[in-house]
Amino acid sequence: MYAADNGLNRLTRLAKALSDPNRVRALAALREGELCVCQLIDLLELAPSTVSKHMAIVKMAGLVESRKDSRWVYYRLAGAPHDEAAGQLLKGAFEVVKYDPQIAADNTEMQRIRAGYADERCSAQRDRTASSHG
Amino acid sequence: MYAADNGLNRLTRLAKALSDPNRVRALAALREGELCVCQLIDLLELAPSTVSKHMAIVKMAGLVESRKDSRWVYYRLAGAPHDEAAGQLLKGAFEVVKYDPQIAADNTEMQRIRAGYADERCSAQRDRTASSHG
DNA sequence: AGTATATTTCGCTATATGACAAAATAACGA
DNA sequence: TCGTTATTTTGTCATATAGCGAAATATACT
Repeated sequence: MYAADNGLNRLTRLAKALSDPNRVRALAALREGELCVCQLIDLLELAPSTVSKHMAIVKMAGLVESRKDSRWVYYRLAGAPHDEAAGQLLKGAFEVVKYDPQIAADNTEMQRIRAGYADERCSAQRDRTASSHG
Repeated sequence: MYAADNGLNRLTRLAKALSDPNRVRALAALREGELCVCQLIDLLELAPSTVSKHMAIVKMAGLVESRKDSRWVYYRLAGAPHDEAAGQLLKGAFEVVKYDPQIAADNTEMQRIRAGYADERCSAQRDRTASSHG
């Protein structure tokens, strides 16, 4: 696993992962369940390459895991068994942003994105019959 | 107070504060009680200006408070009443570094620094009779 | 095979960060 | 008042980071 070394290095990696608002927005969105990169692109409105790098950073920090389903890569929050301390840290982070208006807006927006609103990018939303997507 | 605004901004400031190992070392040392800047300089072995800036960053994040006693500026961890969420975050951070060898070494070293070992810089350690210093 | 879609890697630019030394402040002591 | 000590501010440098677009990869569909 990525998260094995020295406590200080690990904390540094975790804190850096949490020190960018767009990464925190992505993590917050993942609380409702896994998302593919294209959905996160829709939410954050950043270039695909940028989102990809952000997700690589939170993954290296051990905060998320990913799986690949055909064309899509799905990210989800890392499971509890992984690391108690990191879980506590993340919980504290979510607590801090609990009432943040951007996070609230993202929540609403994510519902639309998950529902698969028509005429948007990330055609995965509507092209797949009724699969696990979303 | 510094810590009043938007949750995402606040979290970003907190996470950045925790994303440098030297700042975390300083915060960990402060768990045992307040320290003046010169003591932190002895511990971290960084230039005074560097330590000063580090402490300004953790103060802006709301993690520490300071008081000035004549020539010296003492920093301490911010009191509990300030912010439940930030406290939880910091607690998680300390949990992550619980078994870090550098933090353990710092603990030992801090005992010596607090005791006021002879022939070191930060003369405050020994010049003052038996004052609150340390 | 060839096209389209999803994601990542690479190359680049602008800005942020951490380090130091030197200068500026603040406060004490002779 | 002058010199000393503690701290902060300022200027500078090297490196890290976040962003994008273009190119590379991976997979599906025709």
